[in-house]
Amino acid sequence: MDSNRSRPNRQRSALEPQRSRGKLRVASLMEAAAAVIAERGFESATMAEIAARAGSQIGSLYRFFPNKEVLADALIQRYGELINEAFGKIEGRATVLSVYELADSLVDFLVELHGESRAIIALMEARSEWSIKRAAFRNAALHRIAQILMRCSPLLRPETAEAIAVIVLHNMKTMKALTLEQGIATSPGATTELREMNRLYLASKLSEKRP
Amino acid sequence: MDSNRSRPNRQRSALEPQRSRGKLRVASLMEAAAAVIAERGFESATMAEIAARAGSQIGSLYRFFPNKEVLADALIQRYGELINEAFGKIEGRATVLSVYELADSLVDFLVELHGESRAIIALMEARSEWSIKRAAFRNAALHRIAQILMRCSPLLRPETAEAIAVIVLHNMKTMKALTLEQGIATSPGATTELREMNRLYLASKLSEKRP
Amino acid sequence: MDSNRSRPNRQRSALEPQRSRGKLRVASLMEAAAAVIAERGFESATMAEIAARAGSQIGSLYRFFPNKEVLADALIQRYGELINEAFGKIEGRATVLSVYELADSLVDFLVELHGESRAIIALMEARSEWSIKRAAFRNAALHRIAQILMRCSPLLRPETAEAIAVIVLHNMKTMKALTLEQGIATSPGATTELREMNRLYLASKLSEKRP
Amino acid sequence: MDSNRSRPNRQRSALEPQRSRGKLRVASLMEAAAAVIAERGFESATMAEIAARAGSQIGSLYRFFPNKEVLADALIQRYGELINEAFGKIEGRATVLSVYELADSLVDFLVELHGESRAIIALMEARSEWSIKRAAFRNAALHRIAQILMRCSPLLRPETAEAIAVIVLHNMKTMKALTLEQGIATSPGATTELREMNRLYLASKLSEKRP
DNA sequence: GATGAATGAGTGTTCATTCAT
DNA sequence: AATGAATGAACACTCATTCAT
Repeated sequence: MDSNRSRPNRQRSALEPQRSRGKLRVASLMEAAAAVIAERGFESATMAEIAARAGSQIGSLYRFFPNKEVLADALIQRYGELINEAFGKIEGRATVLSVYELADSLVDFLVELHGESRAIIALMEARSEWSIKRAAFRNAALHRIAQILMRCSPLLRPETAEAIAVIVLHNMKTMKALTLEQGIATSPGATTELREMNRLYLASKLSEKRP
Repeated sequence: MDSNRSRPNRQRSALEPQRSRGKLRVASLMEAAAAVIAERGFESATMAEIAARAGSQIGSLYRFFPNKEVLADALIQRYGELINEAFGKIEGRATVLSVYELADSLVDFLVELHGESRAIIALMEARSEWSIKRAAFRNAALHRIAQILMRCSPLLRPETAEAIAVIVLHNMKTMKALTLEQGIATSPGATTELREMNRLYLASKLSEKRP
Repeated sequence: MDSNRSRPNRQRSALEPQRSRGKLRVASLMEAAAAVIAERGFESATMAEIAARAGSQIGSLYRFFPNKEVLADALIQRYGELINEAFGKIEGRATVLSVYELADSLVDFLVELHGESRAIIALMEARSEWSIKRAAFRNAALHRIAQILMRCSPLLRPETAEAIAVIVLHNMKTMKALTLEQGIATSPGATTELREMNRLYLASKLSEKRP
Repeated sequence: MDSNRSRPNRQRSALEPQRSRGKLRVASLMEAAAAVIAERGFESATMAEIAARAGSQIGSLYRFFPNKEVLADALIQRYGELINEAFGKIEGRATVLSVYELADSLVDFLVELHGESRAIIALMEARSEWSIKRAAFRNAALHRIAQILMRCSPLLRPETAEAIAVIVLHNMKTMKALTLEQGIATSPGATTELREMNRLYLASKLSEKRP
């Protein structure tokens, strides 16, 4: 069954707190949410644990985030902003980077974004029917990647760029997953291999179209 | 009634049905489980829904699978057997296939395996601490892939083969995911791109070492 | 939804209610628990019936007592406090009472303690492996009794006092049981007989050692 | 709730098996039942475990004992016969035993009856509303004890004898309980003390009335 | 606005009992 | 007669969400 166990409040947006007290609280709430979701996954994360880890009470949590879904959306949105910035930096340097450097920047992108990235992956893995925002997030990321690719290699057709972006995004996630489970099970050379594959691939797609 | 109510039955394996009636039921139960888990993910899949979808009663489900974990393990094991067979076929032809053909056989591997594959992916995505069997499954797949690679390119060092296998397995999963969400969101060229990346990568890793 | 569903909350102590509303509820919950357990025994008592009898919802019960075991422990602990007080009174008068009076005070001890005593006996009869608190309760009672005996008869060796205490405690429980089933089956003279046996026994153990 | 979970078969008596095969099976079933009930208590003992421990199938168990209650009754009845015999022996020697010897014979009675005695105690401790047979068993034991006492001390009034019997029966159970938990928690001198109390008591009740 | 108590449907699991083969 | 599969109500426990203070 899905998570809307009972009497869900369908009001869609997180309350904007007016005072800095409230802003602090919201920040610690979101941090806690990210941590708990990263540890347990979206479904297993409980609102009670999130509140407790933030040193708040369940009532406070619900004051700012009227339900779990909204909380997830807020997390995604915040992360989206971070990601946008980070993509912006890469995009700015797209023309001065070698193809290999660009490939590496992309594949290490999620890894270098510390903080809540694990939570976001957990969120994106959760059943995607749940939130349109999740799909939007994915599409935004895809677009940014495509744009970077096209800036690097202007002759690329947009549809091709999108298709490549899908692959690159997958590689990014794989790299993140690999570094998360590092030392546990995976052979240590895997990240090197992934980086190599990604370089090879992007080189073949971008170099030829480069001016 | 008694306090054992709360200790789940830790008996570790699924009951082998003794009668044809039971065998049929077990089959339909596993099919239903695969369907429900594929739809909702492991955690959201409820035992009640699985039983209902199999046209059984909850008690019947628990007769054969003493808990949800065992049910998941059984699914994984059965799928593991299918996969083993299929890997066997590829391995047999490893020396006669071109590198590109081999690369394509591998990326398309999961896609061509119909049946419960989606459920199995959902299962593997579920927190992996949960079951040793899950890790074992992954390792087995990794080994098979590494062996195929080494058969194709005998000079490959085993550790390198394992590292490549990790990447190839990820590509296989990505391909499966791509075909599952086909038409929903992803640009249609993505599968072509993935196939291309995989070819490029394996060609670079295998060709040079080929006798 | 998540697999944690089946692992019971192992948090070991009852929540202390913070508001007067909660305190009232906890009191009525414990009262109801005592009643239901007294009627049906620990295992047959259901959390649902306890909640219902307290006019609460199952969720409220679990808010304060995270599992059945903790509820039982809380009952035992509360009763333990009552018992401690009562033992204190007897101990204070141990030196001024005649042996017969002391003997009678002890056998009638549990009988005179009304309230949840029946539930507590049911609890103590439940498999004792279940809770260390249960064993601790028993040992505490034994110690108190032994101390009373030694105060009354200072030359008694501690080990002997402990051994006598075991017997006296059994007599106390027997008396309680006898009065509970009074009129149902037992011959009415039994309580008189028990009192007599207990007097005889304690007189023989204590008198000779009296200063 | 009580144990009649669903569609109980109210037919009251255990089927008498005609062939020795059947008798053997019934015997092993009862033995298994006694063992499991002794270990877990009546409520926690499951019909499935009983069948399994007897090397039978649940269906076989239900063939001979149409429900759990009947099984318990059969156990009690069989034990009643054993007890009757044993009481008979004591009764036969009542006039030649010293009072102390008689007291010891009685208090050690249950202890010396090995086998299922623990199961029977578990059964008798189970809520007594459940079976009239259980009350009957208790009354029979009480009667036998009273008779022994009266044979030993013929001037005893029957009502007094019954009242004493109640006490003696409790002592018997206490002794059994003490030996069962021996070494676990109880001070080792307790059994000696119990024996002494019982002697003292019976000596005072019987000696004076002896011819 | 913060707190924490209340709600109750839902979840995994058990087990006495029945019944078809 | 024996086997083992089927039934389903009951149980302990969880958690998103609401609400009174």
